[in-house]
Amino acid sequence: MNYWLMKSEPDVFGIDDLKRVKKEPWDGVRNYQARNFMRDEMKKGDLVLFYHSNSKPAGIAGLMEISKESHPDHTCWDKKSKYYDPKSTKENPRWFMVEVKYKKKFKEILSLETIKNTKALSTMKIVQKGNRLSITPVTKKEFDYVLKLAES
DNA sequence: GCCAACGTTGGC
DNA sequence: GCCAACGTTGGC
Repeated sequence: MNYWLMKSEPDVFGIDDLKRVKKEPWDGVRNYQARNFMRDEMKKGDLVLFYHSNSKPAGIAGLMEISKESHPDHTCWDKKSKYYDPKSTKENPRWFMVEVKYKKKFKEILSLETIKNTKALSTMKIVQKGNRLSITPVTKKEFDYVLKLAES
């Protein structure tokens, strides 16, 4: 089992939205590294930290689970979508997505500031300089510590 | 809204 | 394959 962190802007789609709809396809990822994680490494049942970016405060807002493994992201074939990509064909899809399922909303956001100030979490990709990747792997150690902090 | 730090594109 | 120009991300 693997652990992950996925970013989203709560103004667009946040933990409360996920709680309401229960399940959501994680479409619109247009970065090759992030795509590869979804396509090649994410397995059903993997647990995912839901990170709110561009918000106050920015930080980890809750927990979700991979409910469906990777399949082509259909929004790249939709000319009206802002994620439309003419170079992606049905025969050779370029972009993939997974589906996530709501698990839990933390009582309080575990803020980026707290994460930065927590030594045990200093290895997280999210606090490393220059990492803007919207999907990053998380170690079990980091994951357990995040849950512990969020529950306390 | 600013801007640093990236990633992507495309001409050569 | 290089790299300038451009676009995006995301904290502040």
